[in-house]
Amino acid sequence: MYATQRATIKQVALEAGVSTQTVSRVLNSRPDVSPETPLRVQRVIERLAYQPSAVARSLIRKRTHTIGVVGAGLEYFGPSRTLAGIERQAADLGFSVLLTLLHEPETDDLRPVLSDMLSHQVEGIIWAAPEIADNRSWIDKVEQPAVPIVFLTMEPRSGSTVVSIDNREGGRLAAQHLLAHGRMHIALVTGPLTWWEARERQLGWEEALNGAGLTAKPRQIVEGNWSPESGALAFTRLQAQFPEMDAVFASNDQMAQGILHAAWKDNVRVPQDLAVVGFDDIPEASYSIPPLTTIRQETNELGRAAVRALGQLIATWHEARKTQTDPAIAAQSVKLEPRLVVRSSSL
Amino acid sequence: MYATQRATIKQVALEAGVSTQTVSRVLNSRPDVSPETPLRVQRVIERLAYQPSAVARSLIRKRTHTIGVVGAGLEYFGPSRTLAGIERQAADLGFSVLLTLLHEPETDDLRPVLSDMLSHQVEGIIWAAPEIADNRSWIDKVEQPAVPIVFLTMEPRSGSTVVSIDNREGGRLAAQHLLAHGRMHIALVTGPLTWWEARERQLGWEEALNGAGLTAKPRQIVEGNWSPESGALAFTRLQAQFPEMDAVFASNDQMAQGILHAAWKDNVRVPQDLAVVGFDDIPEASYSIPPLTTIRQETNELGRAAVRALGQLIATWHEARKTQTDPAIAAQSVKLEPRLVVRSSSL
DNA sequence: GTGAAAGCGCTAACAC
DNA sequence: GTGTTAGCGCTTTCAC
Repeated sequence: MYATQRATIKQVALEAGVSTQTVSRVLNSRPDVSPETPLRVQRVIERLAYQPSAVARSLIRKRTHTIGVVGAGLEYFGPSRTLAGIERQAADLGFSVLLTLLHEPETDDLRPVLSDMLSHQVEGIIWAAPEIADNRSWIDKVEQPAVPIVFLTMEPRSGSTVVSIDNREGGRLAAQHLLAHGRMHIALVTGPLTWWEARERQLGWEEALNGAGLTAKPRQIVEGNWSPESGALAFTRLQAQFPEMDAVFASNDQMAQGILHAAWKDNVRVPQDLAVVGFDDIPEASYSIPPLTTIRQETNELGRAAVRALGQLIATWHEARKTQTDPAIAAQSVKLEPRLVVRSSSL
Repeated sequence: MYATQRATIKQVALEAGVSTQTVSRVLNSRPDVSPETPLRVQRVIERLAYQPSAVARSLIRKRTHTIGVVGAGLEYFGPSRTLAGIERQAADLGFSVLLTLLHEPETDDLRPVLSDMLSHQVEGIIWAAPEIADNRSWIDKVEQPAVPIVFLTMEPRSGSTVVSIDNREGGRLAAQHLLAHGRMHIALVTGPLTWWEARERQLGWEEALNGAGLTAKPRQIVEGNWSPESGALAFTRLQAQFPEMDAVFASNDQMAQGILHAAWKDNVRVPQDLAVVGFDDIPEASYSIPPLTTIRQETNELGRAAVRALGQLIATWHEARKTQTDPAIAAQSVKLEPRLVVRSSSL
């Protein structure tokens, strides 16, 4: 049922009546082969269904053309899109992707993840798991990372390349929009505050309130966990502890959906009684009831940008190795701007 | 900034004053080393931050402990969850995952994808891209796959291992539920009919109708593309061409959401005027307005089951290689059962 | 234009 | 217990 043995370059050489050398030249389409040789060799290659081994090749060339990707939260729309963007840009740049997912980002031990990638000789790493609690701090401690790492959606720090969207600006946009439409009592449903992104969005929201001469009181904030369910719960709690509420900014669209749902059940009219703004712009957002105003982030592009940055780092890195110079790589961080998308849930 | 050169086993041996052999023994915790040797070697290993190269190891052991995963549609909830399940089970079984995504499943050339994976010496492949048009047929044609392949969510065929959920049963469940609640004019919004899954769900729906003595007329069927938008459009078309409609089964939850939205805009009451059933049970389904009755599929488990099956195939495969016997591998297909989840959109 | 020899980093099979 | 030799599949000198 299955091919029992893979053909090697030796067998091809043997059957084609040339040296392995020549086969190698043909494989790499080197110029210095006589015109007929390639044809003969190619025929044998096809007959044997020969595939050069990337493993053997990497060993000698010291390049695997593979990047490691550490992801998490594939149950959410954003991270999934980001991964798709990563994979795509990687493919465009000729890199394969070795994927590892953190299933319990809060507690998973990160050391084995990293060393596993390194043992596979990845040329660089995209760290696309959310920054939770201080699960990153130890990475910062790791002396001399053996390969370039690009962090996604994390707090920029000197010395590391971070690609993220401007979450704080996103929070600001949401709150400013609500303020501009006359809402004075704007609640906030945050994501888990162990997440850096959630904290940033909160800060943006606060800044906007302060900018309008308002102060954010604790009772107008409820912490959710990104799920629609937590949004619904948050709504109920807010009604009790912040009854004057006339608007709410949810840190993601799924929680916003939970809020819309809970409001509907309570006969609270959106947007008349309550304006709602989300974050992400998931495909369902335009088809919620009513359509959801939200902060759109280009998660796909986020992934692509990260891989582009990593590609650069890897290139510099290899050049340095060639010229024996120290890879003085400038860590530059990229920040993408989110965008307000106005729909009827806030008007 | 970065470590300039990776340490090799040779350097470790040199600095520890032993042979590379002994280092190798320590690395693999072989029994035949004197008690003190490991300690000395370990110290050097740590000092040099030495990491054995999985590449060199694979070359000689002829095992990469890597599986290839071909995925697609990460913008949808199901495929993302499936991928998460795959990765997790793979990790549990000690396999790394080499990921490739099909971004245009309809047109992408599959050959390079496959040969790229093979050149990386993956030990098996999970084909988790939806069966579209006949993009699979050529795989069937590939003479002697070099490694075991497990297909996800595809039409079972003799000779290949397929893991899928029973889509037809899902369609049946949806329609039977609606019939049981007295709906007589049940419309269908399918997914793209180039997808096998979409066709199966349609067949189940038809079977249920026939079972109730009804016949499915073309005008009660509209083809969507999985997006909420297409669901909304389908609703409009159905109102025109199938005005007696009192229920609709949408082939996924996102389209169902689009239908709910369009109905709401048209003042069509759900469920009084129109019962709606979706497929998937995405997290938002319980928080749509009204909460959505749907067919739940365990996509995460689907991925895990696929990897378990692949793990078996790989094991058999290696045993056969050892004993020089022909790997007479029984291709067994697995089918998971979907489940009806009743919420208020259909009551 | 082509082949022979050497070696990438590691381990399997033998010696000692 | 430990070292030596050989070789995984390929590419890179460097002869010819």
